[in-house]
Amino acid sequence: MNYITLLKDNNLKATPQRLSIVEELYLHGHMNVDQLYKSLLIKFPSISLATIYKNINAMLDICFLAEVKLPNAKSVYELTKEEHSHVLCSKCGDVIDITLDLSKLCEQAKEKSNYILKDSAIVFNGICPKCNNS
Amino acid sequence: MNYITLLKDNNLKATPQRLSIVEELYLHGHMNVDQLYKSLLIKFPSISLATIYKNINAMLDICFLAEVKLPNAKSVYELTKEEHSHVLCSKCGDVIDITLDLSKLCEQAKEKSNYILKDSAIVFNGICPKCNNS
DNA sequence: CTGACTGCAAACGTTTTGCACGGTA
DNA sequence: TACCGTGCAAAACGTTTGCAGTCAG
Repeated sequence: MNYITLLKDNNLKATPQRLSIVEELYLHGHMNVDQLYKSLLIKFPSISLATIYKNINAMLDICFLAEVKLPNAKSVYELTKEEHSHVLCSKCGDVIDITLDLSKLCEQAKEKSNYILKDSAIVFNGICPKCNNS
Repeated sequence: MNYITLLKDNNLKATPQRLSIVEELYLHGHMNVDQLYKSLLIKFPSISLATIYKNINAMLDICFLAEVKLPNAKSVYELTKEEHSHVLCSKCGDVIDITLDLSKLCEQAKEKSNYILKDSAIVFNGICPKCNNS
């Protein structure tokens, strides 16, 4: 796995617990603290919540992970990738990534705000196809 | 003030403390819990944080207020108004409203996600003109 | 072998709750 | 007058910290 080198370059050791967090996020895309904790408990019955928090924070610090703040829901974490937006299902809580063309939007925002814009956080709220069919 | 009727219609009494919260938000636009607490302490030296929380939650419940979750900052609250987006200054923490044309963006999001979209939360991050000049 | 990581327990900051009193309608 | 709201104190909750033992490099 390439991730190991990336971690080591940032003085983070590739412990089984840490790698499992990365793996879970790789498999599930977005997870909150509790979901991560419960998943890791299966492999590591004596893992502590503190370990989860320390690892998340360490990997946030080196921008290996990113936090996604959601309306009416706990923050979820994801592996850092190219810039993208999120869509949250307000029924089942599922979160997906979408890539949007933001050029026009940023232009508008720059004009109307007079701020020097760095980045944006965009979350859409709705109902996913699964929930809509049941 | 028109707000009083709006509150009463939702079985919320127009107490001085509650009205002060509304007034502060009206004047300042966006405030977090601590800022509200410190502001109200001037008028009500014995006000409790619990009162602030209870009032915010009561007014959130009736959608009289809205919460804005910000990256790397505490949530702020605002009086509910037409849909709009936010721009946060990562230096001074100031938050402003901007109205954007989201039609194109929503179309894209609908296509790419297959979700039934309800609304969106958009926060830009940058440096405000004031901070940029100093 | 050394420094970083884990897991536990305690500490911490934030938010919520229960209750008696006071104020709005 | 009836009920909602306030303020206080305590409780609950999520997150962080300190420490001793353990493990990765």
